Amino acid sequence: MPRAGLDPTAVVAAGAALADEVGLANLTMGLLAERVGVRTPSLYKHVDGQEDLNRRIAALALNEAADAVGGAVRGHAGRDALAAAARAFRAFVLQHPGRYAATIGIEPSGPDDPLATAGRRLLDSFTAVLRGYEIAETAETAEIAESDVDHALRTLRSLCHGFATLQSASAFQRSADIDESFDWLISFADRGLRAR
Amino acid sequence: MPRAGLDPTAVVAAGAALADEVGLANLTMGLLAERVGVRTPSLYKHVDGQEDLNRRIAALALNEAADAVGGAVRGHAGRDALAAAARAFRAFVLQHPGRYAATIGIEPSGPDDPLATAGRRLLDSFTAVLRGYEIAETAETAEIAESDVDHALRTLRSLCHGFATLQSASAFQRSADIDESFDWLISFADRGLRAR
DNA sequence: AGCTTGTGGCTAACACAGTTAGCCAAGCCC
DNA sequence: GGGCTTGGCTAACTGTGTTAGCCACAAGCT
Repeated sequence: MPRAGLDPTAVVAAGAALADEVGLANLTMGLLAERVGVRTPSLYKHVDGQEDLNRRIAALALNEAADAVGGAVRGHAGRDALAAAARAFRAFVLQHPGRYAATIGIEPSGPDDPLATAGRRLLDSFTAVLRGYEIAETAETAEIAESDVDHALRTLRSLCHGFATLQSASAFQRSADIDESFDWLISFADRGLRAR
Repeated sequence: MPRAGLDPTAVVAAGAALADEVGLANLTMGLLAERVGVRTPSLYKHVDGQEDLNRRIAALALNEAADAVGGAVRGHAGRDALAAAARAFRAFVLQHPGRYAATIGIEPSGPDDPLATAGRRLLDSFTAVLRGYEIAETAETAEIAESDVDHALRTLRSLCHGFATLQSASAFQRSADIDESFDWLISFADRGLRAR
């Protein structure tokens, strides 16, 4: 038996890719083993089990999403930044529905959990958007708006997460064009953040 | 063996209650059987299997949510209606996380699927909210705003679904008070729907 | 080179959830 | 009361996750 040259990173990457292809619910240890060219029990040499695999896929997804959103926002401000962030986020979820689904419903075990770190990175990317709306703290307005930032972040996140999740689950039955709806959503959010 | 007097409705109701208690992921046929006082295979006399059970729980949840939201909106308009609908929806999801989770990621098989009917009822409850914002069609403005209603509905739904789902998954790590965040969200949505 | 050792594969086996088959009694209808 | 439908049961099978324990490969030391 020649060695397959696996390591945790490779297994998690393959798992994430497979989840995107077949859906997270259909990601089975056996299927993943077959994909990486190994028998099922061998996976346990690299990963602690399905739950651990799931958490690692989720951390990968959050980091990738943070990269995508952060990169899209860079160099933009105000409504442009908002639109870029929202579009990048939605694109990521639609392109990687499986790994994004892995992020739903799991809690970081503590502040040092890679999951928590990745989540903070993604939130930071969205915080950058809020700077253009004079909600996020700048040097002089720090103490005034502090909790407003949290509220706005949660709202923005709910909006993006909800839309992307629902679309990825094909939950929009009506006839109207989905891209148009998303443009409408961006304008809606822009109005909501601006008029205060 | 005395008969347990079960029927599909009772099984589904027990399943929904159990899902709320232990989480949808931990709702097992064996656990449900134990709960209703019967051996596992007997459940199959009332329900077609786990997928069927899931769909029925989802239909129940959507109908209950539609009742809750519809009832809350009645007699209100504008921002009041929006706040009432959003609060009723969130309260429902938080009180019934398991059955609401059953609604995620499943598609109605056709327009006559009880699931589709229930989904339409819930959307109708939200459509009533939009009437107060002059987006939803009234007699005279029918053709103008038609697709705007769809966009607004999807946006509103994404917002509510996202927030409730994230909170129910304890995904909000930051310190700020969650009820305050939800109030902020309602004001945000009100601004977004009003300023056009 | 040969020996040692850790690691990453493997097979075998088990636990447990979902499901099906097939039996049998409870209760309804005449 | 006798038959039929129905809803329970046991037994058995499948598929998935997981653990135990073995063994070969490859790297490193002497």
